[in-house]
Amino acid sequence: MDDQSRMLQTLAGVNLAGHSVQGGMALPPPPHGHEGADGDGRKQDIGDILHQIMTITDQSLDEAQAKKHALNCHRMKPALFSVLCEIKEKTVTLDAECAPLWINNNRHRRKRQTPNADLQDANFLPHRPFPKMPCNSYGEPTFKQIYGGLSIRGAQEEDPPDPQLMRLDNMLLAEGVSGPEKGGGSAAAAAAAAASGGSSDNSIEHSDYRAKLTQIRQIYHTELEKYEQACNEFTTHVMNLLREQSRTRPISPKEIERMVGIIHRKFSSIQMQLKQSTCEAVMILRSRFLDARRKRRNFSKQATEILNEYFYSHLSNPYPSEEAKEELAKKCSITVSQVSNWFGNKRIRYKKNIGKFQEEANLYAAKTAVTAAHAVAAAVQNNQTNSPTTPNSGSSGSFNLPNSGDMFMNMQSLNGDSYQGSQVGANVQSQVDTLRHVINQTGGYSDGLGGNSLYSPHNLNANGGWQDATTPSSVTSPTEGPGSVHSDTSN
DNA sequence: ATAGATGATTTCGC
DNA sequence: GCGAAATCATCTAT
Repeated sequence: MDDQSRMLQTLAGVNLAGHSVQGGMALPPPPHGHEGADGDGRKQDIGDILHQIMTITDQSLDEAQAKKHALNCHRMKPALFSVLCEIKEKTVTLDAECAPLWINNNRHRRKRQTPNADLQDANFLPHRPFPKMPCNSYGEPTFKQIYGGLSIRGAQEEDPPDPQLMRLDNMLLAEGVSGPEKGGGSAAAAAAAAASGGSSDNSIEHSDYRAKLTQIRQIYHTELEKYEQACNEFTTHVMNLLREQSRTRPISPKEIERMVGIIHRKFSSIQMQLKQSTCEAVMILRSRFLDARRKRRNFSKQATEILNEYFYSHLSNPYPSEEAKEELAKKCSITVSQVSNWFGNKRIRYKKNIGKFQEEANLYAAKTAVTAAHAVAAAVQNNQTNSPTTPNSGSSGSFNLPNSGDMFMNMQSLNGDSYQGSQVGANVQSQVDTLRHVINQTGGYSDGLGGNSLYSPHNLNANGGWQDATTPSSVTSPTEGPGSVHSDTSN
């Protein structure tokens, strides 16, 4: 027998004056049953009412509603109600060990309480065991018990702002999903456009991106609105149920407030899921439209040449300084970070397979050597006719004077392989020799990129890393000038 | 269609 | 914060 029955049983065992009737053990007989010979009509009346209450949960909704209405209108109802309240007051003193059974019974009963069935059946709220029988000032823990599954987590204290929720909110705001409409676009899209160079060929895709983002935004707001509406409706529904229940049992305003709080929290968690999904959608959209990797374009041939020229002419220390990077970026019409990426990739790939890059190295060495030779020729001429200390400023428009020593190294002993001097190599070497001569004469050299490099041999150490470029190779740089200076000293 | 090239990103150590 | 290394994703030549 469930607790309601038990309670009513207790009620049945107590007359209005509070005296025990029938030892409080059994329900009075059904109305059609046998009334005692004393035939107390009032007693029969009470028994009748109690029986109706007892059986009400076993009846269909319509039947029960009709009977409930009849009971509510019954003349004995106020008196019985006050007795019920009295008994409930007394249940405050129930010892703790009664609680589990009582709670369980309550939860069992809840399933049979049709008006509240939706709360349970919707599986809407998480189930959580109660550590102890909770009782309010009315001594009636029914709320938690009736809605046994209702979590009361955080009911007492205000929840601190959820950091995850804050992150989601911030992101949605940053992406222009949750904030005010920004003309269909988002700051993020604009930023991404700017980052990718803002080239015109991106504009179509960006408008596409904006369109999709607007779609997401619309869906998000529609769903949010739906949730809010559902929350309000549900709250109203529950309030109505409580109001109805308050006619048969005492319900404190605090309880109602708590109930509303629980509902709102639950809807908030659903909203959080919506926000999470929206964020995921935006991330996917971003990666699809704005991820630089997806929009990769090879650098122009000219840009690659410029970068390669620098790389092979600084093979001993291919780490351009910040200034050099900026200059390179400018010349190649790419960003500084792209220059950094390029050098990073180049270094690692070169190191991994030097043999493969041999040919390329030779090619650029030759190319640069020719340029250098011209520069040297001009320098020599300058040297003869003008001030001997004036460094050559170069005239090729590329790098003023490449570090030809690297080229020399490249020809001679790349990766320890003896390079069987091609015609190009021989030419380069002679040019380098000339260069060295000039450099020694002029007492220094500064390339236009701030990469001040005297002859500095490239040294891939045993670990595959570039050794300190300022350390000259004893084998390959017999004429190394003193005071070799690198702008790349950060490395 | 495929393999290799290449620019970008991520992870890790310093 | 920078660079090495690994990896991803795309481009390009075949």
